[in-house]
Order: sequence, then structure tokens, then C-alpha cells
Amino acid sequence: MNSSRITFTLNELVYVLNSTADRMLRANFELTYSQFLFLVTLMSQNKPTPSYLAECLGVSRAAVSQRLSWFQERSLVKVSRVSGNEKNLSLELTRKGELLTNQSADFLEKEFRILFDGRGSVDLEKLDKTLTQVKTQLIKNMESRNAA
Amino acid sequence: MNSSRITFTLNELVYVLNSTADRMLRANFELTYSQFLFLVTLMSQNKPTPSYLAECLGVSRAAVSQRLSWFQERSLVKVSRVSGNEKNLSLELTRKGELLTNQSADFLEKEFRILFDGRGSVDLEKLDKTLTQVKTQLIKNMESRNAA
DNA sequence: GCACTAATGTTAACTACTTGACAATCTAAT
DNA sequence: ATTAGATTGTCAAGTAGTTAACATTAGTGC
Repeated sequence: MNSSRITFTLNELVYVLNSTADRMLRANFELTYSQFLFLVTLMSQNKPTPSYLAECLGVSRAAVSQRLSWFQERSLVKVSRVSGNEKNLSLELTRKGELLTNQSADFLEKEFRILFDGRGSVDLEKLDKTLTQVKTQLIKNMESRNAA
Repeated sequence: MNSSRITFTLNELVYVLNSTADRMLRANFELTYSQFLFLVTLMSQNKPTPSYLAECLGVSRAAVSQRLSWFQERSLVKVSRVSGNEKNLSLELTRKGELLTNQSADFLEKEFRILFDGRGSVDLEKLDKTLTQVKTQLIKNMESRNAA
């Protein structure tokens, strides 16, 4: 089988998922999907630095730096310094940001549960495991290839 | 189960796949992954219009229009008019473009076969079917939801 | 304590997309 | 045949990311 077919299928599926999420979030919360990811990722960490958040999001430090003011203007994210540390910033959700993140995450979760549902539907738990396995194997094979 | 987990897993896997392909293509053919996709998609069609190619690639007409000159400067793509049709352009790979596309596609296919390989490895054919099924179901459920 | 190194956050310049507007051209209805 | 409506390709302006460079700060070895 042509191994590139599965990469196309994966890209198509991800495109459908992400653009659907984006549409729903814009319509209901005036958030883009990527803003939503920023908030969700921030919430899952304990007062991370911008640098660490960038790493979690898989983007550059510059990208996070440029986006911060957008979230601050809307009182969604609080940027502060820890006393005795002049180098690092500390990021956290405001109460408003936390509320918005929880509401939009719950909403999305509920909507997607409906979209994924259906008779003869796929075992998502199993699919998730398989995908994780593929990813792990890819990374392992890449490493052993680079070491050689 | 949290249905958002699988969307994260999918995004992570796609990120690994695409960035790996990008790195390989840059190193070996001085092509980005997105340039590669442009060429592969063009090759799979019979002298498409820019508009149709944009649709196949899932980007705007403007995006294709802006990128055309890059491929023309490198003599990879030929842009022409069909006589008797003053409205549409017709795109096709030059011989050089065709060669590059075939070489890079073969290379990528071979590399990915190695990366996907491993003992206890996943049945990719089956996985592809499952993913397609999920995508189809999602779209179906979205339509019936919108209709209501 | 001081010098070196590494990491952080910001900026500037660039890239690749987007949307919206536009003129040009084709198609179809009457 | 004419006109109304769609579609096409392109441009301008805006957005969200990138890399490279930079000053600043923190940690380390001696």
C-alpha cells in the first residue's frame, strides 16, 4: 500500500476536525481554535513562562510574545513577575479567562461527542491507542535512523 | 472518554508526519512540504485551472495565484491558455517539474515505509479505513445537524 | 567575584496564508 | 441579442506564524 495515502487521510481528518471546532468557537464564543488552544494549554499548566507555553503549543517564543497583548486586552490572561526573578514572566488565566476556557471546552466536548456518535461507530479509545502507537513508533524509528 | 483527546493525538501525529516530510524534502530536494503538495496535486490532475487546483489543495484562489510565479521561475510549472478560452488558465508540470515530483514522491514513500515499519506494527491499511470512516461519519453528522 | 555561557522575552523582517474588492469573461434566461 | 448572474484570476490589506538578532538576566566554573 502507498504509505502516503494514510498521511493524506490523516491531514484531511484533522482539517475537518479543526475547521469544525474553529467554526463552532467563532460562532459561540468569538474565539478562534488557535486562541482556544492557547487558553486550554495555559490552563493545563501551573503559571508557566511564555517560553514554556510556547514549547507546549509547538510554536516559537516570538509567537507567544506577540499574542499575549491580545489576551491581556480582553482580560483573559494575567502576566506577572515572580518577585526575586527579573528574567521570567509568569502567565495565568484570570477568572474571566478561566470561565471562558471551561465553558468553551465543555461546549466543544459536548458537540464533538454528538458528531463522533453514530451506529456502528468506531471505538475511539482504541483508535487513540493505535494512533499513539504509530506516533511512538515513528519517533523511535526516526531516532534510530538519525543515530546510524 | 474525553473526545478531545483524540483530536490532540491526531494533531500531534500529523505534526510529526508533516514536519518530518518537510525536513526530508528540504534536505534532499530544496522543496518545502507545501511546495511538494502543490506539485503532487497538480500532477494528479489533468491540466487544471488555478481555481480548481486551489480547491484540491484546500486553499484560496489567491494563494495559488501568488505562488504560481515561484514555480514558473524554477521552470517547474507551465501556465498557458487554451485557445478559445480567454477566462481560464491551464496549469501543467514541465518535464523538469514532473521529474522532481516523481523523484521526491518516490523518495518520501521509501523513507516513510521505513519509518512506519517495525515489529508488532500497526495495520496501516486498516487504520486508513477506520480514519476514513470516522471522517465520513463526522461529515454526515454535521450535515444532519445543520439541516435540523 | 568575575567571566562565560545559556536562556528569556522582544523586535524586525519575512513568508504564506486569509478575506474582500475588482475587472474581465463566460453562461443562461428571456 | 442582450442582459443578469457566476466564475475567474489578481491585487491590497490584514493575520499568524517563522527566523535572526538583540539586550537582559540567571547560572556555573574557577
